[in-house]
Amino acid sequence: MKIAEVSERYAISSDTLRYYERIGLIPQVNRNGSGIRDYNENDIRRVEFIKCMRRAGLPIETLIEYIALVQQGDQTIETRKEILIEQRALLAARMQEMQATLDLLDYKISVYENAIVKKEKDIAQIAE
Amino acid sequence: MKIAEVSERYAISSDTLRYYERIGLIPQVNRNGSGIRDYNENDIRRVEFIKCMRRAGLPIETLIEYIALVQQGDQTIETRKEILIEQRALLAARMQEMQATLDLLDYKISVYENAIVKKEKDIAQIAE
DNA sequence: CCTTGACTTAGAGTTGACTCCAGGTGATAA
DNA sequence: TTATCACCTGGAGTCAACTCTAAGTCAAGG
Repeated sequence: MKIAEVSERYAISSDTLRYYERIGLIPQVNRNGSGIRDYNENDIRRVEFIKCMRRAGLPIETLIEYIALVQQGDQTIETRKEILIEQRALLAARMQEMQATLDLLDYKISVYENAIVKKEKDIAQIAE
Repeated sequence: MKIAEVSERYAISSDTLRYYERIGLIPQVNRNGSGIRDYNENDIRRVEFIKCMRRAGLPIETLIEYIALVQQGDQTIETRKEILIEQRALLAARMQEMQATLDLLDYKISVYENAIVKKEKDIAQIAE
């Protein structure tokens, strides 16, 4: 699969895909005869993983570290697991904060709703 | 309340508080005789609100727009409500993505857990 | 044969959100 | 009275994460 197709399919720009490869987030993708990237299934899985993690806000630095451990093989499993556990905790914490914000937004929206209704009533009274 | 106390209480640096004021996220805080900021209750409420929104990732641009409408008074209520509704939707969407990531992390962690247990068993077998 | 268009590279530029710096003021403590 | 300290300002610097640019290669279509 060429870069344009991957880019389209996962809504990640070609520039970003090349950037991810350069910094070691995605393995060195194989090239065809004329030097053009040809993403295989493994590469695609990596792209999906990175996309998922980035969307949730995991920092690139951390992902680079994690991916480097993956390349090093089985003796890094314990460390990798710890990284994931830590990131999971950070993510859960961020989600809790966001939930609090969501609740506040809901409250504010309801206040505005009432304010608007009240205003309309006032207008109706004036009309009377 | 002076800037240092606000900074400490809400874990926002004084630099950031002054920055927020400069860009219009926080109202022009009153000064004492020698030009030093003295945050009143209203200012504090604004700080809390901004902190909550920023932690959830609402962009500063949007917040500036919203705050500007608040200053303009009641005739902007409808627009403000629409902004909040839109941001609420974006926030909920981001949280859903994060939930998906959280689920994937949980899955990966469990896979690592099993891998480690398996490895230990192998070691135990070698020991036998 | 020539052009078009998708790809390549190294490296520079942009964006959002701070964060820091130099130089200055005013109140307080030794 | 001199030093320390918290504050002030305008403007420059930083950081993460892209995003863009210039200059070049190659395959396919007219």
